[in-house]
Amino acid sequence: MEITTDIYLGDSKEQLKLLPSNSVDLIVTSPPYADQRKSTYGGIHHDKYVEWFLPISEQLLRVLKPTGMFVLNIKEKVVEGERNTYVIELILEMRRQGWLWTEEFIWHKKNCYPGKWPNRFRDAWERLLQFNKNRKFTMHQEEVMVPMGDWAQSRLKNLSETDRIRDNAKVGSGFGKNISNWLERDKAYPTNVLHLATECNNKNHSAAFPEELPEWFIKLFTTENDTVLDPFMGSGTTLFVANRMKRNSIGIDIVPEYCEMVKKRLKPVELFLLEPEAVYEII
Amino acid sequence: MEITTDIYLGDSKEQLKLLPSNSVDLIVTSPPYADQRKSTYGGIHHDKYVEWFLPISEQLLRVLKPTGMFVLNIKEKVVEGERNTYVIELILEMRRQGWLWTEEFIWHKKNCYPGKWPNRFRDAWERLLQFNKNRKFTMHQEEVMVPMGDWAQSRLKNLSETDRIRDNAKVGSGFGKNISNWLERDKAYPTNVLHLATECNNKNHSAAFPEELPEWFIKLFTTENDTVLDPFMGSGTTLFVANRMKRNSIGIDIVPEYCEMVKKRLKPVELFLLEPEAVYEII
DNA sequence: AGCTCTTATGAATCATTGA
DNA sequence: GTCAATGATTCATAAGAGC
Repeated sequence: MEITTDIYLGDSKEQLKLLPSNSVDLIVTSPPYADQRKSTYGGIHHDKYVEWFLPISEQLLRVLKPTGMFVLNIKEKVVEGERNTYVIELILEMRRQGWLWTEEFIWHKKNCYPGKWPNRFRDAWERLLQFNKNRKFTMHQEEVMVPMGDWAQSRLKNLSETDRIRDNAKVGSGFGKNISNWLERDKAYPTNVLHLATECNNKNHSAAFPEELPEWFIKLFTTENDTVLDPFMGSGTTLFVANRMKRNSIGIDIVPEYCEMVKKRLKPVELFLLEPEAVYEII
Repeated sequence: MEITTDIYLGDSKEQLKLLPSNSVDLIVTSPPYADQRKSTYGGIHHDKYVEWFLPISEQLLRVLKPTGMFVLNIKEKVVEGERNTYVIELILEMRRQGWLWTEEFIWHKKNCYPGKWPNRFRDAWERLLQFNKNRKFTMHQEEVMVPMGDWAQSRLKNLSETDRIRDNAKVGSGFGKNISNWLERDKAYPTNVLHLATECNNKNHSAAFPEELPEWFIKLFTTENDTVLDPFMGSGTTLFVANRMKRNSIGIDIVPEYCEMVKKRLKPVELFLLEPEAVYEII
């Protein structure tokens, strides 16, 4: 089956109206933060942020499949010495709109922005808000399992008598079966804290969105031939990752230069299929 | 100067009224979470949580000095497949009460509770909400600096010729000076993500509040002879740490057994002064 | 003392059973 | 029905035991 990549130039609020209802499996995006990236996006004042975002999230709710999900990467900025409340207000408003606030993942940034202030430490985390349309959705947890650490190796080597007995009693089957159960236990399920580096090498786009981030959620929440949407495409990280992972993708951006650049970079698609997969780290 | 430790038995909302206004430098507490600890605290329903907490935070605002701060350890539970919104509603309500929401630290729990569910990962973080009365407050950042880890060492070992030349050019001095500059760089300022284990060894109290948590904030926000308050004392971790660090402290708890236990354990105070300090980890 | 190995145990979440 | 109680699931730590 052919994998498609569609790029729309324009305002997300308007361009989203062109998409059919219930057609997208996963939305992953990092919208322009309040008062940030003024040169490219015009900058949304923090007092107007919720008001600005709600018409867009309304469209996102419409285009998303009932089993789909929406991952929103966002972090409130400091205004007059306080963390501003527009993000938590947005959560409350989106719930009124019909979204379910299923989970809040933490992106713990390995190499956060440097700096020093008299009454504030460096900000090393961002929110990854997971919203759903429906309580029922599918997670491919085994796709994002992480190495277990030292524990498993020593455990494996010294499989105790107690462990064998417990396992035997549970599955009620032969000994060999149990051993293989334990042997497969070299990986553990991750937690809701992601520990990833920020991307430093992307000079063309001001937002640092590492490939691992969309990759993790695409693995977790979609299968091949599903459709991934990023309504604030930027440099197109989400689209490239989706393409490499054989997911259809849709990107929207208001900046013509970004749309052109992504289109150009998408041409030699075949190359991406040969790239090694990213490695996740547990800490 | 004598260090005092006062323990009040009773409901925080009422007991706090006995304290004078503007008398506390730091409040650090971990209130009972919604629907938890029913056997000891009765359990507060998630729908009533904000309503229950606001009269207490009103008193806390009164007793806190203008330059003081309030660190609230809390995490919302899952209700019907969604993260419940009582915590973020509480933030909004406390701001209406007059609090400034200065920062949200993340406590990244090393050993989070195990378990597996079809559409949720293990919860490995909690909020540490910092509230202030005033924009002006003092942070003793150098008190909580952390060892730099491998980064500094490897940098040191592989100091390239370019680095040496550049360094020489910059400071305009001899080679030895530059090396010593690097050697002094063994500590770094922390970020707003704390990576601590949960306490497992406290048999008498169900809440896992590691000593490192209050210690970190006491170091950061107070000096000797300041006053620290924990309106939900529990097993008294905050008080013991404060005492060891020569801060006055006040604890309130509604459970008589906890008050008795803490009083008993506070008797041999001198012993605490000899204990080694906790070591923080940067990751 | 050091090292390895063993065991208990959580501020969790979900589905199911019982009142 | 609605609400409360129980069992199953699972992993990073620390304390304890053994050498």
